[in-house]
Amino acid sequence: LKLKKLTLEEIGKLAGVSRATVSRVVNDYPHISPEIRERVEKLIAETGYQPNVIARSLVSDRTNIIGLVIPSHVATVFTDPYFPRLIQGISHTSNQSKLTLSLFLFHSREEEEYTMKSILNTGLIDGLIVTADRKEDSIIPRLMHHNMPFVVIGRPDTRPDEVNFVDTDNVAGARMATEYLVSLGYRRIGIIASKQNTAGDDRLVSYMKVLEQNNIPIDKNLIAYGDFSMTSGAEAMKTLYPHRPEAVFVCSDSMAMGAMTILQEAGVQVPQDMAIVGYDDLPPAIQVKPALTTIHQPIAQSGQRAVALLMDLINGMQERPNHIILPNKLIIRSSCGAALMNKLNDYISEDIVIEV
Amino acid sequence: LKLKKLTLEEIGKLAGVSRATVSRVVNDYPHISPEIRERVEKLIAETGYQPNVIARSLVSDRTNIIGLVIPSHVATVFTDPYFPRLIQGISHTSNQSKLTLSLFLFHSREEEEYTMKSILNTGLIDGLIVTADRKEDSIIPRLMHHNMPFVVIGRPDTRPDEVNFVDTDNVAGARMATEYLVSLGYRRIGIIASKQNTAGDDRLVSYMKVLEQNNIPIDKNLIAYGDFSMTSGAEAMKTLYPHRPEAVFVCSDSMAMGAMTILQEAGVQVPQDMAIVGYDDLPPAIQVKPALTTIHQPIAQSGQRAVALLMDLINGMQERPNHIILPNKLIIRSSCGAALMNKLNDYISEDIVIEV
DNA sequence: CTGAAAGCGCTTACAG
DNA sequence: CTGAAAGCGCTTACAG
Repeated sequence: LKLKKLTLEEIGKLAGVSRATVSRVVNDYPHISPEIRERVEKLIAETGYQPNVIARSLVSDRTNIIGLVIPSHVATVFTDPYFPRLIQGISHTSNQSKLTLSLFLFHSREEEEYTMKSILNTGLIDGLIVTADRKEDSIIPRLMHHNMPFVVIGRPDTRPDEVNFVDTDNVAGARMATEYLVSLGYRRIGIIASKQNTAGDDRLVSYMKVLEQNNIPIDKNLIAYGDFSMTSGAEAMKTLYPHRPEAVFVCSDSMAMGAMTILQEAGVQVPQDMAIVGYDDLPPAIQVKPALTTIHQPIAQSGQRAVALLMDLINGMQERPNHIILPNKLIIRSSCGAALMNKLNDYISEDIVIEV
Repeated sequence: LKLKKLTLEEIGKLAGVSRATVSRVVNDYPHISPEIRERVEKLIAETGYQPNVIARSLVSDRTNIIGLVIPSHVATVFTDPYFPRLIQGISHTSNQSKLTLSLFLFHSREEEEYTMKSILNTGLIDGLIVTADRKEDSIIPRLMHHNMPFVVIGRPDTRPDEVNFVDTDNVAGARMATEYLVSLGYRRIGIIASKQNTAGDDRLVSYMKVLEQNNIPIDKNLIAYGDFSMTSGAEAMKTLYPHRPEAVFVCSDSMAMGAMTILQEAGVQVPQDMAIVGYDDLPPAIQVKPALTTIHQPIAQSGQRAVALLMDLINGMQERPNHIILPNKLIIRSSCGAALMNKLNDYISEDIVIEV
C-alpha cells in the first residue's frame, strides 16, 4: 500500500557515492570533502529524502519516542483541564527536542497491565513520564524493577527518594493561600482538600500549620475532601457551607468552580460574602472568575522540566534521583487592602502577582 | 545503557530450534509440530520474551503507531475538555487494537511544518487522525497530496467529499435545541455560534431555519459568535444580554459555562429567568449545572469510530471516502411541561433523554 | 514441518 | 576522506 520511499542507497547511486557516505552527510559527520557534501546535500534537498527512523532505531537501539502514562486510577479525572495543560508542556519540549510523544491512557487495570508489559519489553519506548497515583497497585514501584528511565509528575507516595520526580512546592503554595486569607482578617477558614495524592496531603498540612501559627483553632467541620473533579468540589462545598466558613481554600481550580456553583445556587456572592482561593494553572479560557484568587501552579512548566530530566536519564547524564520542585505564585484578581499588601510583601514578594 | 533484551535467536537456541521456527510460533503460523510449539511457548512464557517491534516494523513496513494531530490553529483551545474526551475515545480503541497512539500538538506554524514533514517521510506513523480546522493553510489539503491514510474529526471545510471524516449530526442537533426552546414558548431565542468550523456553520443555519419555520423573525442582535472557549462565551453573552433574549442556544458547553458566569454576575437565574441549551459531551464531572439542558455530542465515540475507520484505510479495506455522521441527543435536566413532551415525542423521540 | 538465507534501511568499525 | 562489509532483530520465500 505505502509508496516506496527513497533510501540511502538510492541517494548514493544518484550522487555517485556509497550509502555510507550519504549516511555521514545526513548525520553531519565532520570529515567529508566539501564537493561531495554539497552534491549529496543538494540531492537530499531536491528529493526531500528523510532517513527511515525505524531502520535507524534498529541499529541505535533508540527510538526517540517517549511515553506519557496516565494510570487507570487517574484516567477518571483525565477530563480535568490539568491534563491538557500538562500535555501542552510535555508536547512543546518534546517537539523542540525532536522526540515523539506517545500517550498511554488506561481505562482498566487489564489494559494497564497488558500495555505496560508491552511498553517495557518491545523496545518501542525510550522513557516514560508517569503521573503519580497513590493506590496500592501503583505502577511506580513496578517501574523501579525495570531499567526503563522514567520521571514522575508529582511526588510519588512510596519511596520518593529513589525516584525522579517533578513537583510544585505545595507546602509554600498552601501557606500563601492560607496566610492570604488570614491576613484578610478571616478566622473561619475552610479547606476543600484531597486524599488523592501527596499534593493534597501537603496542602492540607500546610493549611493547618498556618492556622496554628495564627492561633486559629482547627475546626474539622471546615475540612472537606474532593477528588479534583468539579462535582466533588460541589459536594464538598455542600458539607462545608452549613458551618458558615468566611473563606475557603479549595485545592484545585476545578473543585473551586464546582464549589462556586453551590454558592451561586445559595445566593452567596464571591468574594463579598465568602472568599475563595483556588489552586492550579488553568489557561485564561477557564479563568472567567475574576473573583477567584488562585495559587498558580506551573503545570505546563512541570511537563517541560519532566521531559528535560527524562532526556538526561535516557542519555545517562544523571547518577542519583533528581527532585525538581517548582515554586508557585499567589495570583490576586480582586482588590486587596494595604495591610494585606504589607504583610505579603514581607513574606515572599516575588511569588505574589496582583492582577486587578 | 539499556539492558540487552532476549532475541528470537536466543529463544531458538534454548529450545533447540531455528529462529525462523520461533518466529512462526510467535506469529501463530499454523503448521508447526505440537511438541515444538509447546516447548517454544513454554520458553517464551518463562523468559517473558516479547518480539522487538522495531525490527518487526522494518520488515513489515508497518509500525502500528497512529498519530493524533492537533493543528496549531486548534492548539489554543486544546485545554477545552472536548480534547481529553476525544483522546479517551481514540486511546480506548487504539489500546484494544494494539495500536500505539502518538500525539502531535503544534504550538506554532513552524513546529507544525517541520513535524508534519517528518511524520510524512520517516516511516514512523501508519496513519493520522486530524482535528478539522478551517484556516487557509489547513494541513488537510496538504495531506491529500500524500499517501498517508488519515481521518478527519469533524467535516473539513474544503473538499469534504474527497476525505474520510467522522462528524456528528450538527444540523439535527441544532434543530432539536432550537425546537426545544421554541416549544417552551420562547420567541426571543438567541444563539452563541462560532465561525471556527463547519459544526458552527451547521448549527447556526439550522437554528435560523427552525426560527423561520416557526415564523419567528431573525434578530441579528441575538446572534453572537465565540471560539469555543469559556471567555469567548462570556464575551458573547455580554453582547447578547442587553437585547434581552428569553433563551439562548450556546453551541458548546464550555461557552455556555462562560456565558452563565455573566448571567450570574447580572443576577439572572437559569433557567427561571433565561433558558440555556448547551452542546457537547462533557463528562459528569463538568456537568454540575442541572439547569443546563444540552445537546449531547458523542465525542468519545467519534474518536472510536475514527480509529476504526483509520485501521480500515491502513489495511486498504476502503475504496472511496467514508463519511460517518453520528447522531446527537437532547439531554433535558430541568423539568418540562406536557406540551413540550408531546411535541418532542412527535419529533424524534429516541434522540431525547430526560434526566430529572 | 523446519532451517538456511536473503533482505528490510540504516550505522559504524575497519581498511585503505 | 571513502567504501565494502557486518550487523541491528526480525520475517518469509525457498528448499528440503
